[in-house]
Amino acid sequence: MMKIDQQAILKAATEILNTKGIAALSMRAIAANLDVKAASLYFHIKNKNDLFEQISEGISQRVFEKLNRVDEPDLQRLMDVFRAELKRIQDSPQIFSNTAPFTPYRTRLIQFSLDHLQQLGVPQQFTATAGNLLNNYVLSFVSDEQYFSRVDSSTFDESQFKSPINMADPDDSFQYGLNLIFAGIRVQSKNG
Amino acid sequence: MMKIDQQAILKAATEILNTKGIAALSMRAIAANLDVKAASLYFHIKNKNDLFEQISEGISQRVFEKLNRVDEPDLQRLMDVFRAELKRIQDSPQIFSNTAPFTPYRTRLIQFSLDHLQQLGVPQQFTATAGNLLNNYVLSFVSDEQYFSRVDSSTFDESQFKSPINMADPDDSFQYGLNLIFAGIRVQSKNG
DNA sequence: ACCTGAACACCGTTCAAGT
DNA sequence: ACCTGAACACCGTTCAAGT
Repeated sequence: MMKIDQQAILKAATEILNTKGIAALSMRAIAANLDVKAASLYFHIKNKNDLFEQISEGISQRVFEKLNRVDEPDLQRLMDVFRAELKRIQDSPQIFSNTAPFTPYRTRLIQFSLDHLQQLGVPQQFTATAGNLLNNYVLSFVSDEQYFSRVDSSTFDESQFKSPINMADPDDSFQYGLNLIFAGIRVQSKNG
Repeated sequence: MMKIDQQAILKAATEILNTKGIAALSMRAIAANLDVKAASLYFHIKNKNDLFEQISEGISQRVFEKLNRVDEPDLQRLMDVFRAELKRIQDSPQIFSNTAPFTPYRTRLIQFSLDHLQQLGVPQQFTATAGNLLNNYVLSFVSDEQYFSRVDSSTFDESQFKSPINMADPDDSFQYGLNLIFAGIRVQSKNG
C-alpha cells in the first residue's frame, strides 16, 4: 500500500496522459493506477478540474523556474522553455485550454509576457492581445506536434517518405513562427 | 412529427450550442430537442464526431462562399469572414479543434491560405507553419472572446468599469494581431 | 484520517424489435 | 424506412458506512 496523496495522484495522471492520452484520463483510471477506488481520490483533490489545474500549474512552475535559470530571460527563452515543458506531458495543451489561467505560477508567466511586450513597445491596450497570441501560438504548436506524431505513427504511410515536399524540421518551424511574431511586434511598435 | 434528417439534427445541435454551450451538447439533448430518442439519431448520422465534422464543415462552406463574394479575396478577408462565422456558433472553435481538418471546404480554406502565403513570399517549407499560425490565431481569438463574454456576464463586477486600464475594442484587438502577423510575414519574406 | 460500496445522474453507441 | 426499449460499458461525484 503506497501512500496516496496529491503528489501520487498527479504522478499517476501524468503517467496515463503519457501512455494513453487525455481521452483515457478518467478518475477511475487514475484510481486503478494507484490500487485504490475512484471515490478515494476525492479525499485528496477537490475534483477533476482541480487536478487539471494542478497539472497546468505544475508545468507553469517548472517553466518559471527554468526561465529564471538564465541572466536576462526574454520572450524567446520563455517560448522555448514553455514548449519543452508542454512536450513532456501528452495533451498538456488541451489541459491548459480547459483551465482558467488564474493559478499563481501561470499568472507569473502571463505577467512576464506582458512586461516584456510593453518593454518592446507594444501599446498598453494591445499587450493582452499580443500576449494571447504568443501563448496560443505555443499551445497550438505543441498540440499540432503531438497530434501529428500520433497520426503519423498510427497511419504509417510509406509514400510520405518519397514525397518531394520537404517538411521543415519542427524546431525550425517553431522558430520561424516565433521570428515572424517578434518581427511583427517590432514593426507594429515602430509605427505605433 | 417533424421530419428528422441531417439538416434537422444539425439545426438542433446549433441551437443547443448557442443556448447552453458545448458542455450541454449530448446526443440525448439533441434527440430531446427533436422529440425523438437518442438511438434514432444514428439512423441519420454516423456518430457524434460525424456531427462535429458537419458543423465545422458547414462553417467552412459559409466562409468559403462569403470569401468569394468579392473580387480578389485575400488573407485579411479570409480572417474577417472566418471570425464572423465562428462567432455565430458558440464554442465553434472547440469543435474545430476536436475534428480533423480533412473535409472538403475546410481543405479549400487551407489551400487558399497556403496559396496566398506562398504568393506573399513565404518559403514553401514554412507555408504550413504560417497557415497554422493564422488558423490557430482566429480560432484562439474567438475562443477567448466567447470565454470572456461568458465569464464577464456571470461574474459581473462593477469595479471593471472604473478600471483605468482601457481594454481595446475586440475588433481593434483582432486587427492588431492580424496586422502584427502580416507585418511579420512581410519582414520574413524580405529577409528569406 | 483515510478508504470503500453503493448509488445517482449522466454519457455514446448498438441492436433486436417494433411500425 | 424509420423509430424505440433496453442494454452495454462507460463517466464524475457524493456520502453513509467501515477501519
